[in-house]
Amino acid sequence: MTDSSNSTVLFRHQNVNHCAECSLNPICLPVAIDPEELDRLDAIIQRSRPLHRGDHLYWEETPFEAIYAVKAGALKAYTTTDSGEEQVTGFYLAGEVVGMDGIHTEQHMSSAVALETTSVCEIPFDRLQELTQNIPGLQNHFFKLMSREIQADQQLMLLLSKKTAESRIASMLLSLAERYKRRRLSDQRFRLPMSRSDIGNYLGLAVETVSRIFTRFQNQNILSVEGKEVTILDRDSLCKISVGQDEPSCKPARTG
Amino acid sequence: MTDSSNSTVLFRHQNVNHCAECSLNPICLPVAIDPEELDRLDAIIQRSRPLHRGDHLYWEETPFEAIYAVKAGALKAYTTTDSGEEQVTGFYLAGEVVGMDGIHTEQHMSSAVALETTSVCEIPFDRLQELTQNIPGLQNHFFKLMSREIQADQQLMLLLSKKTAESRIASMLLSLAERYKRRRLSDQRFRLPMSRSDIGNYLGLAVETVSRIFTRFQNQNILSVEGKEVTILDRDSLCKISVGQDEPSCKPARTG
DNA sequence: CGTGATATTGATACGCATCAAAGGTAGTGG
DNA sequence: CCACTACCTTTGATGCGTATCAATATCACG
Repeated sequence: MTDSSNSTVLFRHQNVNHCAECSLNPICLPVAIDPEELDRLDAIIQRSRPLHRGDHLYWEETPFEAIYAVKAGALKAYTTTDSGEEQVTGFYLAGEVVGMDGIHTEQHMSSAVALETTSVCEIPFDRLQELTQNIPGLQNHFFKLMSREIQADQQLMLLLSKKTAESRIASMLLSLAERYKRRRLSDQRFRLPMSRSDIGNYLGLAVETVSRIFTRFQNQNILSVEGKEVTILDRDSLCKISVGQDEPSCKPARTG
Repeated sequence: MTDSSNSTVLFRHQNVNHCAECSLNPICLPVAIDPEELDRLDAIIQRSRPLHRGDHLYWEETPFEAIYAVKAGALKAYTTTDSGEEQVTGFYLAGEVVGMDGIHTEQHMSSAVALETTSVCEIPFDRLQELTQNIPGLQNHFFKLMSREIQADQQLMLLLSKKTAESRIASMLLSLAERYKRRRLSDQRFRLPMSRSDIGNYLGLAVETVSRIFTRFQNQNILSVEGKEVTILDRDSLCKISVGQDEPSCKPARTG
């Protein structure tokens, strides 16, 4: 859990870091919402001190109380399978919202851990619900957020159920590129916040396979990889590999 | 699309098939909702004549207008991949709600087709939104529905990303059993509404593999299979196979 | 600067896809 | 009602892709 005890109050009184001034506003809140309503939303959001790499935002099977908007950094969500191994279910970058799988059981179905120094806005769910009840655009926004999560998951299922190791990794890289682009960062050169082992776990591949394919892509001049820094040199090839064919042109992954 | 032209009116005036009397009510609407509110929900629901096997409820890339509660029968959701193949993303049985992945793009991200004679309640989304705005319990219910979908998808991702063919099929059978149980039907003996090929597509396996594993399970006296009729003879073994180990006891899949 | 985690690379084994063919089932029309 | 066809299911033989095991190289952190 995040230790929000006193830092929260600090932030509130400084009058900084509010939704109205947040640079992620257009990503996290693309809603026509009038200033007074924004203030009301803003008022319920808790801001805590940043999490460090390895700190948990929440743990599996603890009571669900809030959802979280990632302000900076990156999180990894994972569950522990019955057989005891960790299974990565998703990565959440700045501008994305995490924790929505806990709503229906009122209990988190996964744990979320910081992959690097990460700060989040905590949005208490009961208070959010009161608010969405009165602000139509906001209710719709959260319906859409959840819908997008559903769609992203189904996209990934699609990826996992059919494709080869190469196309899985290609797809994941394209998805990350797209998400960085949304934040107006480079979609050609970026840093992977997660380890090779996390990637493998997430995509259902052995670490060794991930590594091999990174070098293979490098030899084919599709990527340039330096540790966690990745540069996409040949986006077209990556697209072709990700769809498993070479005829159709590649649509941007995970748009919207 | 379903041809709802006149049958809708018919149903409405007959005062039958309404939510209040629907046997799926406790599954599809487990909400404390007062009778007057229920009437208002009821009033927006369209009821159309049943779909036959192969009829589509909606098509990918058509405008999203409604979500659907399955009253009877079963649906298959699928997308067409960039390379042109069908990819099954889910099965929806009676008491389940389908179509929620279209909310955020306002366009269906998958097609839904009847696997057998199927009837659904159509719930126009714009009118539902007005309603949820005023009925707190209902908004929460739909948040929960969507959250469950997210969790179910993540459960499946988990399954697809790690496990062997045997454990995938075991997991799927347990999931189906659980869902039949929810409807107070037998969780030991049931009919698979989908073909082997659908199962394989869904689980990322070749048809032949699905078939082989069904016979393997039969030889091990774990299942009895007669075409689409399946009897689970040894649930414990199935659980052990689904988690990939033999120590831990098996928790029911997809509860809640 | 050392120590454990992380990443790469190679050799081998195995699970599942694929190809091929035969049996079974359901729906159609004469 | 039966015959016919098209699809679905099962079973067998073979090959490929990726996991696994093993060893070394590199990185991160105290």
